Amino acid sequence: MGTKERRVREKLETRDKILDAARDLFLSEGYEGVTMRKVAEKIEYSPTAIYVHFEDKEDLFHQLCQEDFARLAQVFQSSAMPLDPLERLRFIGRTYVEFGIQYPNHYKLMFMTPHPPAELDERDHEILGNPEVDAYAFLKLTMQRAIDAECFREELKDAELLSQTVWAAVHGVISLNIAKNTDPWVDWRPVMQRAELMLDVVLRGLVKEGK
Amino acid sequence: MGTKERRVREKLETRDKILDAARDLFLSEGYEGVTMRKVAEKIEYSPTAIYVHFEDKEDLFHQLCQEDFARLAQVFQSSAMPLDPLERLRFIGRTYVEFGIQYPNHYKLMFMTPHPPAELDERDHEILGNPEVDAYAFLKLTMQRAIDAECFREELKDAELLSQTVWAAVHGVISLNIAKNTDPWVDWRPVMQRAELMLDVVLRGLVKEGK
DNA sequence: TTCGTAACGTAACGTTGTTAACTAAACAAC
DNA sequence: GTTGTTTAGTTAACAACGTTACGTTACGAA
Repeated sequence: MGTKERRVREKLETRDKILDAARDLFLSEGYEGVTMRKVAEKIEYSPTAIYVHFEDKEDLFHQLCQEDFARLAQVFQSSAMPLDPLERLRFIGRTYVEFGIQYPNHYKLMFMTPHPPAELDERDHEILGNPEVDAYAFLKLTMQRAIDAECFREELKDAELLSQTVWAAVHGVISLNIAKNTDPWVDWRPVMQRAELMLDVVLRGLVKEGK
Repeated sequence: MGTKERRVREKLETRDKILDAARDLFLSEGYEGVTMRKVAEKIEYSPTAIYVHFEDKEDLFHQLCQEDFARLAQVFQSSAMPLDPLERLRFIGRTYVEFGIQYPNHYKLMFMTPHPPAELDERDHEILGNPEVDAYAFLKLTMQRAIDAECFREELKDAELLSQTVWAAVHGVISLNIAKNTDPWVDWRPVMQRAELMLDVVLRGLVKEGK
């Protein structure tokens, strides 16, 4: 009968309520600022009810990250994506920076908060390396195409290394902006100007001379 | 009499013992992993004794940061600092990355954790903009020299903007390493390899063609 | 000798993540 | 319809945390 399925569905609904409440709190309070009791209070459950659905606080955090990663990867499935590999890299970088600026709290949660190495479960293996849902895989694929099209200098053949470097470049702009944009020590230039220069400089530094 | 000075000296010695014990623990355990009780136990004092010397845990950590960042600025006053502006920029970047790898917890607190806008007091104004103690000012000065020596393309004249971009580039390598280096999602290349490529690419992207 | 100061200890408070033990309701089997 | 089983959720509690109130003890000044 459908009773079993209804039970499963009801449990998932509760799980989602927890996730939604937790996201709100994590985004506004940060990882350390969130307590299991606050999450529970927000959905009017007892604190321990959360442990029926999640192993512990870290697990809850990890599940949230998964969802937000997927949302980022979706942005790359845009029809505006250029065909030329170099312009495609620039577009990826720009889109990524815009994502980080538009959702600074999501970004902080995903890429600026160290957390213990998460175990990869079977669900993860469906995502991992799939460019349609894994943003890093998409970058790497585009990078490989650029390498194959001989856009770059001869010694630059490692798509993994190049991807990590381009990622680090744009990540540097975003994360420095999030952590330090109100710091009076530095006379900051507008963040998009910094981002555009970064992409320009890095891509120039990668390509063959005269190309 | 010298008794007063002896008392002050003895207090400073205790303070240093706390700082030394705390540094060891912070580096091996990370900020959250360190407890006041562990620090106290290491120097065979009661946990509350620490509060005679420091306001709270964050104050203790912050004092440590001060010391180690002063050390960073000192490294830039090294005799090993190259004369050539471009090589000097590379050296600054490399030194900065090495620092971030050696003191990940300090780095995390200072550059990866959004702070409420810090008030500038009088002591800060002695540091601000002084290249001998302000690492960013030193970078900017070096950048201006490189601009004056016409190392870069003609349209790149804003030392502030260029400094922020170079800083963001190395910061990206360090902070991504700190936040995500144990993440099994990415097949990371060695961090120093990523740093060297980053510096290479960024400097190439800045300089005049054929130079 | 008395008094004040200041470094340090003891005990405790409120909060945290988490667990053990229980409750209550729904379902399956007879 | 009475069982037994499963399970989402609760209550109470634990150990560990940062921190504070308050007591103690040593010592220089008067």
